[in-house]
Amino acid sequence: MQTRSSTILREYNLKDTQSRRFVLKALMHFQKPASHKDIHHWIKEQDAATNLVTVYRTLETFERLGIVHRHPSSGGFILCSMDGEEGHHGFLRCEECGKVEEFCDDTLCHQEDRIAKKAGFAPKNHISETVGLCSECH
Amino acid sequence: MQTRSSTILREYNLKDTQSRRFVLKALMHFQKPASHKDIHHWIKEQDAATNLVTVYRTLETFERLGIVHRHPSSGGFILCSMDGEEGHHGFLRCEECGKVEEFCDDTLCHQEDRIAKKAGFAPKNHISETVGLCSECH
DNA sequence: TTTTTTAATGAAAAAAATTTGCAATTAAGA
DNA sequence: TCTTAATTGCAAATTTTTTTCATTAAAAAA
Repeated sequence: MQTRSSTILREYNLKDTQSRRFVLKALMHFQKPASHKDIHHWIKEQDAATNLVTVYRTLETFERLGIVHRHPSSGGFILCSMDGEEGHHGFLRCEECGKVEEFCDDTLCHQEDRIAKKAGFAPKNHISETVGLCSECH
Repeated sequence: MQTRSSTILREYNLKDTQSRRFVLKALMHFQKPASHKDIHHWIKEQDAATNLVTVYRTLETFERLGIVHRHPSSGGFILCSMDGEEGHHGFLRCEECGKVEEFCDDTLCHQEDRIAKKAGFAPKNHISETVGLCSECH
């Protein structure tokens, strides 16, 4: 049987190792930006041993391939939920529980292009974050 | 005579010290996000001595007061060019020369609120960044 | 202007985060 | 199963950030 983690790894032509599966599981578990340390701790709690250095290297690889994103304001990692990695990345972050959702919105994208052009910029891609309270927290 | 740096410091009721003036000058000089180290180096080059620790402390103070912002993708500091610190912060970044301009756009702000609400979020404030090429670089 | 008070700074050291080198291990394909 | 190349762990080096405390400098009072 294939875990979701293995499927992702295969999809990106990465060796299907325990460490990588656990990093992915950690990211699925935290639904909010997680640091190297967060992820390392969580893996330990699952009674699996993975070196912190490996977590660093794994996240570096994942980031390079676009499997994870760094969340702009916290610097933490989140599992990328979008298909195309170019274009617009939007984040909604709950300041109460920390949860982060990703979204994609064309209108917003065009709006931002328009603003950029007005300022003489040739826009390529966008990142935006809205901070507030999620449905469960207000 | 009052330098621009002194004016800013007075405006925020901060002691007008050489270190703080130099940190502000450095930020005015770099028109792009600068790290603690960048700023410390630049000050040294001006033949002024300021401890790196002081740069850390100064930037911490400035950030808390909203005099500087951390640029979302690079983590560097830029001098805040907006009046109100709440609401929307938009950045335009040139991927060629690194220059960052800040902007504020109400339509974009509303747009982002709309998206947040659709997802059940109560929005508070926004940050957005558009990466591309500035007028001089394309 | 001089004195007093309080905040800011520098220097050294500690703590935390990140990177590197290399030997041992493990996954994937022959 | 065997071979190969990539991945991992471990130790140590580097780099970044924070802390402590004595000294200095700015602002306000006298």
